[in-house]
Amino acid sequence: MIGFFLSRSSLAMKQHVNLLFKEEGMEDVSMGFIGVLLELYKGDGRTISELGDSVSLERSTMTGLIDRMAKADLVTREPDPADRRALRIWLTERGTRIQPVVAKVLGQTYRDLTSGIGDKDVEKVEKLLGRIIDNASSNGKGKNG
Amino acid sequence: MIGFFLSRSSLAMKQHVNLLFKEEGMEDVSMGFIGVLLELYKGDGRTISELGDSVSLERSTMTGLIDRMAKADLVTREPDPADRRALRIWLTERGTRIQPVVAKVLGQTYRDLTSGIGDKDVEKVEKLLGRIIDNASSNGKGKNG
DNA sequence: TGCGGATAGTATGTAAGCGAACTAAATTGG
DNA sequence: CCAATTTAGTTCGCTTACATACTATCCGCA
Repeated sequence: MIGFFLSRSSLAMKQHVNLLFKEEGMEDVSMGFIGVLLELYKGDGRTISELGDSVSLERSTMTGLIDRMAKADLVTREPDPADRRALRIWLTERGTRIQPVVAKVLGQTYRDLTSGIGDKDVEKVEKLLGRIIDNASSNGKGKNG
Repeated sequence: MIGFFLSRSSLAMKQHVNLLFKEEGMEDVSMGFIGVLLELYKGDGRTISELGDSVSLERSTMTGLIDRMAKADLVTREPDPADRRALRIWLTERGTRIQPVVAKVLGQTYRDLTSGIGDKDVEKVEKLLGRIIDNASSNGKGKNG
C-alpha cells in the first residue's frame, strides 16, 4: 500500500541524511534542520512564523526545531526591535560555515537514494507526490470538497 | 527537493486516515494501527517481534504501538505458554469487528489522495519509492556499498 | 484612547519512530 | 550440564510532528 511506501521512504531519507552528517562529524545536525537552513541561506533575520510558512511547519513545531538548532549553535533568536512579540532568526558563524556541507550532504543523499532511477522519473515522483499533498489538503480542510 | 515531498505526503496520508476514522466515530483508531491490523487479519496470535518484522518497525516502537492498540480495545497481549519471554497478540472482538471500516477507510483514502493520478502512475510511484527504500538500506547498512 | 480581535511565540500533551541499555528466558556449545 | 550468547519485550531518552491553550503584544476602529 502507498502509505507504507511513503512513510518508509520518508524515514529512510531522514536517516540517510542524519547518517551522512554524522560521517561529516556533525552528529548534532539533522534532516529536520535542512529546510530551515536552506531558507536562511536565502536570507536570514526572518521570524519563526515566516520560516514555518516557508517550510510548511506549524509554529509549535518550529519552537522545538529552533531550540535544537540554537543548541547546535546554528542560529540565534534576536528580538525584533520593531515588534516585541517577534523574534528574528539569524545564522551563527557555524550556521553559515556549514553551508557547503549541507549542499554536499543533500547532493550525496540524492545520488545515493535515487541511484538506478532516472532524473525524469524522480521529477515525476515529485510531481505525483505534490498532487497527493494537494489532494490531502483539499479533502482535509475543505471537508466536502 | 524530494525529501520535502516524501515527508509532507507521508504526513498528509497519515492525517487523512486519522480524519476518516474520526468521521467514522473512531477517534482512537489511527494510521499507525493499520499495518498491524492488516497483519492480524491475515492471522492473529503472533508475537510482537513477528508483527514488527512484517510491518518494518523496531521492537521498541512496537511496544508503544501495541500499548495504544490495547488501550483502544483492538488487541490483547497473552502470554505464550511455550515461550515465557514471548507475548502473543490477539484481536479483540472490537478489533475483529472494525475490519470492514478499516477496509473502507483505506479504500477511501486511496481514492481521495490519488484522485487525478492513474493507477499505473500510482504503481510506478510505489515501485520507485521501493527503490529508494532499498537504496537507503544498502547505502546505510553496508556502509561503502 | 482604549477595547477587542489578530498575531508571535511558547508550553503542554500526544503520536510515531529510532537506538541503547536492561531483564528474563531460551538456546547453543564446550 | 552449565556458561555464554541470542532472543523477546520493555524502558528511557531523543527527534519530529501535530493540536490546543496560553501570554504578550500589536493593530483597527469606534
